[in-house]
Amino acid sequence: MQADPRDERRKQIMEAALPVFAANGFHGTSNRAIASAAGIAPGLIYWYFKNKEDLFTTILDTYAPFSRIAIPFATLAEVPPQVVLPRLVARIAELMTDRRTLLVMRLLIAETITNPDAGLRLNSMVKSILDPLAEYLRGQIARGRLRDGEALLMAQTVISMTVFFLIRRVVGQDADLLAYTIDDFSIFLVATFMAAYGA
Amino acid sequence: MQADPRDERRKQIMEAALPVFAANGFHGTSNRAIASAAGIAPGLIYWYFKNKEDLFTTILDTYAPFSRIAIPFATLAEVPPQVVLPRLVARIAELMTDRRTLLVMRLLIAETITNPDAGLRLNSMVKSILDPLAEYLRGQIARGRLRDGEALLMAQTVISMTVFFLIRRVVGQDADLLAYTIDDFSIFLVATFMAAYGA
Amino acid sequence: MQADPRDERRKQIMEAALPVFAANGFHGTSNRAIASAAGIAPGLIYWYFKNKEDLFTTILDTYAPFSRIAIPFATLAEVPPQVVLPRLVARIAELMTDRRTLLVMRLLIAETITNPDAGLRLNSMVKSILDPLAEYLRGQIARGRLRDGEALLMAQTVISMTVFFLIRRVVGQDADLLAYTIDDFSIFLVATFMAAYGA
Amino acid sequence: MQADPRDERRKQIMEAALPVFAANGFHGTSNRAIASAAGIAPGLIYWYFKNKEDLFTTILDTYAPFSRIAIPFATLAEVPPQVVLPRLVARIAELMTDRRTLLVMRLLIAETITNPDAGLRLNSMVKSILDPLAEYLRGQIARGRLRDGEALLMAQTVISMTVFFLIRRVVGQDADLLAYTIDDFSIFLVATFMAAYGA
DNA sequence: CATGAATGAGCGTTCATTCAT
DNA sequence: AATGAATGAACGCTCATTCAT
Repeated sequence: MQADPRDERRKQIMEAALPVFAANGFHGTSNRAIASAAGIAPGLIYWYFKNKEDLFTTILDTYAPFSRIAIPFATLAEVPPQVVLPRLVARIAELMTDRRTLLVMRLLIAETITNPDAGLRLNSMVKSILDPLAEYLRGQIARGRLRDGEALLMAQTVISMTVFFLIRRVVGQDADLLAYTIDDFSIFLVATFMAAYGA
Repeated sequence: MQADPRDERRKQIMEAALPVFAANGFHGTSNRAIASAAGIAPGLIYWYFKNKEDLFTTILDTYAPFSRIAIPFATLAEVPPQVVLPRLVARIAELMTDRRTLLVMRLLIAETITNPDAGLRLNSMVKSILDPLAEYLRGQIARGRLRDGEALLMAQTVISMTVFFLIRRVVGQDADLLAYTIDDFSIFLVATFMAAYGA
Repeated sequence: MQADPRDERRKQIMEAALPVFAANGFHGTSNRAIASAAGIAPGLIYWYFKNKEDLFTTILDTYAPFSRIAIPFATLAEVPPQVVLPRLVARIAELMTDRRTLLVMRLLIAETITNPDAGLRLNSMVKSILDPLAEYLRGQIARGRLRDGEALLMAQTVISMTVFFLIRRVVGQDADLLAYTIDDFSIFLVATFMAAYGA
Repeated sequence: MQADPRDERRKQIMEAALPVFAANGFHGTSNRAIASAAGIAPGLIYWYFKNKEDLFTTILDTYAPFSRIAIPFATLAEVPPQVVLPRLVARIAELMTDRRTLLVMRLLIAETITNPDAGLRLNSMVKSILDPLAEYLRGQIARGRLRDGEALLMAQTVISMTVFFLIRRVVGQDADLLAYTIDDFSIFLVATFMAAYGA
């Protein structure tokens, strides 16, 4: 039950570094800034991480919501989209209000410009929702609940609408969108989806 | 009618600096690299710009594709969505394959992380397409071509699907999406849209 | 008769540190490297030595091959140079192929540059062979085996030739000199010496 | 006639750096120390040299007395050793009283321990005297002025005696050797050499 | 005694910025 | 206007040294 003190320190540094990286990017963040945010001496970072990049990628690996996004689509094969989609929206909304997830996503998006690795991570993050969802939709088509069509593009419709809405409403606090709750949006999404792709 | 030589030089520096900034980010770009790209001595930058940051924000202010995205929706009130939407997709695709626009957008997105100002700029860019489109859709509803509904969310459906597709296909060169052409997507979008919101 | 455990540890550290210092120099050797070579924690060095420099100079003081080079010339007064000189060459060669002696000599020579003290040490080391040898040669002159002359310069002839040969052959592994064995050289030295200075 | 100002600065830095390197070795010398010795800002070193190592090797290349040691043995084929050897001694003595030559040699000797490159330089320096001298001696053997024998070892006899004497007398200021002038030594060397190897 | 985490000064190097020319 | 040498602060990182345990 006792936490490994070495892991404690690593975590402390990573949690202090994440917002600094997110605010200034990788190159814009100095080790001294990280150390000061973590309340430690700069040299100590190197006791726990090989170098600045190791700290950075470890943060991404640890906090990037890759697998955590996944909905257990496999167990939902019999559940209709009218139930699954709101659950997916709720799950993504939940993740996008998590401070750390949001910071990592910001970071990934910003770093994509300079760092091909970040781009790959971002894309694989997107795929990790998109592909299982498309697979689920193919199952629904087979079950006759949806019209035959391009499941990948259907999945993209769902994800793009959801992410776009959440970014503008939750993250951007856009005035026009604050008129809609996440439930409002969920209902709108299901209506759009079923009208467009329902059997 | 004679171009101010001072402005000529400023433009020369900005155009040379833009791709360098876009490739390496603000922190990753040195004045020496900019000067070398512009074919001038590093010191000269300071004759035309207060400092590196001034050069950077001036570039964003100058090249951000605010209004250029706009479609003349006012003159299209009688044209049905089946015609207008593909035109919109084509216009956005055109912008997103324009080298300079893409570079500035990359920078804007990356800067959004660091600089709240850039976030506002980006949102106002999105609004400058979204609002006229929503207005057009309200007109179509009034004309009985679309079912009654939340025009702003309908507009978001269009824009989010389009931008998401283009980012993943054109910018990200995602392997799965290279199977679809922009025309394929246009057809899919219109079908989705009309089935979902058509009268 | 029991070895002081404190001295045991000191010796352990010094013996581990010597080859590391010899391979990388004082500045090129980190305490971490020494500790790791000695199989102890870095902090422990400071329990046995004031600091890195103290450890270094203690090593030099302890292992410098001052007196060990000495040949018992006093007992050889009746033995002719033809016998004594090869024995001297062999002794010096033996020392210069002893790993630890060589390491210390390397360090001493290198330190001579930085530290005037080391220069004195080195000179006194040279004198400790040169002076007894000159004294022996004076005896040989008195015995009529050698022509009258400057015994000190004669002694220097012997030592300089020997050391120069051994450094270039044994230490430097110079290709040209690998053609000659130490015995070859010994014969050459005696021939040169006796032809030059023999009665 | 006008000196290139760029070369002036390079020379200034190199001349300031040489004694600092010679006193502390490569690793023991900081760029700040060099800059301060040269009276410039640390960053400026990098305007004139790629990095610290480039500065270091450029100094060695520039000041190492490789070719400058060479005596024109080719033109001296007819001149007997009795004349040539004193000239050689004088030349080496001259070099070894040159401040810069001495510093470079110190540096090379000290660096040899850590830096194989320095060892190679040192050896090639030695060879650049030894080999032409051996060649000259072979010529003298052919001319019947010297007995047949190992020319390389004869040459080593000359060089080792000379260098050993000069280091102890001129560099080390050894008390015993101050009794002898360089001319004294020259006479002793010629006598030794001709008695040992003369025809 | 012994450990190894922690410190902070200092390293080689880069780079935004200034300034004499 | 324009150059490019020069500055010096700051960077990522290493390491001698200290110290709580």
